[in-house]
Amino acid sequence: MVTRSTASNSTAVAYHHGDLPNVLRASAVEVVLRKGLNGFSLREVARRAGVSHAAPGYHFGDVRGLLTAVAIEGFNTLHDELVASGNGIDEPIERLKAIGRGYVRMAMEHPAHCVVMFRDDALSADDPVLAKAGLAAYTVLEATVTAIADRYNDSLPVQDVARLCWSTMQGLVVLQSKFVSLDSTFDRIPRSLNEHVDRFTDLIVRGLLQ
Amino acid sequence: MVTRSTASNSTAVAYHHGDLPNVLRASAVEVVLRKGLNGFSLREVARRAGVSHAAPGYHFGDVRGLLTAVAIEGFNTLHDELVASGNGIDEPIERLKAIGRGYVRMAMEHPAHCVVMFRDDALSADDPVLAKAGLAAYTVLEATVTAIADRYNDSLPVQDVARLCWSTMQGLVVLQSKFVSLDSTFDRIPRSLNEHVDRFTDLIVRGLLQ
DNA sequence: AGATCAATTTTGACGTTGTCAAGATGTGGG
DNA sequence: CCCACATCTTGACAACGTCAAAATTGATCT
Repeated sequence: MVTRSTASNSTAVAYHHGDLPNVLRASAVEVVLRKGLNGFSLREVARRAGVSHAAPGYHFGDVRGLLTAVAIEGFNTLHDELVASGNGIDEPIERLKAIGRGYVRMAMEHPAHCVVMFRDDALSADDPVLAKAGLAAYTVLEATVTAIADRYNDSLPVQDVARLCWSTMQGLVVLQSKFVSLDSTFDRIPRSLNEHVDRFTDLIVRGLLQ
Repeated sequence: MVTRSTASNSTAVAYHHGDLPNVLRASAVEVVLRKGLNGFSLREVARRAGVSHAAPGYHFGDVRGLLTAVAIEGFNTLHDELVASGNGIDEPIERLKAIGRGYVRMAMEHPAHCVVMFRDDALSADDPVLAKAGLAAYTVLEATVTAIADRYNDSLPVQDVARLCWSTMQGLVVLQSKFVSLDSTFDRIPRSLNEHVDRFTDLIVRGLLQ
């Protein structure tokens, strides 16, 4: 069901270019990574992909279209990362923690995607594929919380908890830079994303069992 | 010669007009509100303020400078809002909840500011005034958590909890739109920001007392 | 008062961007 | 072989950010 199209076509060089869309998406990620979402430009993407300045427009319509494609890719890999992180861990609370770490791992390994994914006003927010991809990722989290409720606490408000976790992780990713600068102004050793995630999940989990 | 003769204002509004910086900042907020941070442009700000296209550059250097000024203003009003929300509430957990509600109230009343405040890559992130303003707001939160620790639980990791709260609220503000669309795809009544905040703080507070 | 001077604001220019229309180019099917 | 179509390029346009050089203003000094 997953349409992860890895461009493993061994056809080497530019006939009509094989799969420019994928190349362009990769270039886009590259550009976001190097210049931030501010310095991002379609023409730079085209340049880096070695095609003309209007090529991206043909495949993705406009800049929102391209970024939306990147965001979708991001949600898909997030989904996969979350599933992989939780796999094989039966005890649901431990699984929740693992999922949290998976979230940050995703944020660290694909920072460009993450920046794009939650930049609502840079995306075509009404894209149904995008919505579906986001929902799929969220569902992994909700399922885990449901498992916690089933095993430990029937009265657990599953949706609230799932949303709390998501919000927390999302806020963490956004605020991490502020936390770092905060630590450094007080001459403290800045905490890593992973440390934060572990502490946060511990704190949240504390309340779930009563 | 001056094409801008729309003047005809008898109102002594003028050429050297006193506090252009403030007017420009207000215009900037206005523009972010109407067009989003994507449609934002210095020239539009200048137009709306009725001055030439280069006027903002003189006062704020570049676009980052102007947005940074907006962010600082945002953090200041956030600070005030948080202080005002917590004032007069002695019981520290109740105060924490009130502060949470203050945060979202800020987000609802000044959405443009909030968008800007956390758009790190659109700001001059190293601006010391910005850092100080952010710190001041954060300190209000930390102080409240400290009060909780003092009264109920010495072993509470104050910084972690404060950061958890901040991250959660921040994530909530960012994700609220996703939550709404999630609810509506499942034909549920969407929850308001305030509802979310109350539920989240309840869940967090649960864990703090042990 | 009149002249001077720094702070402010405007004007004009340059290079870059997103997007569109029209043209070119390659691919595959009859 | 040739045609139709998908793909890509070219060229154009308006809008943008930023800089330097003017122009304008308000204040200060004599």
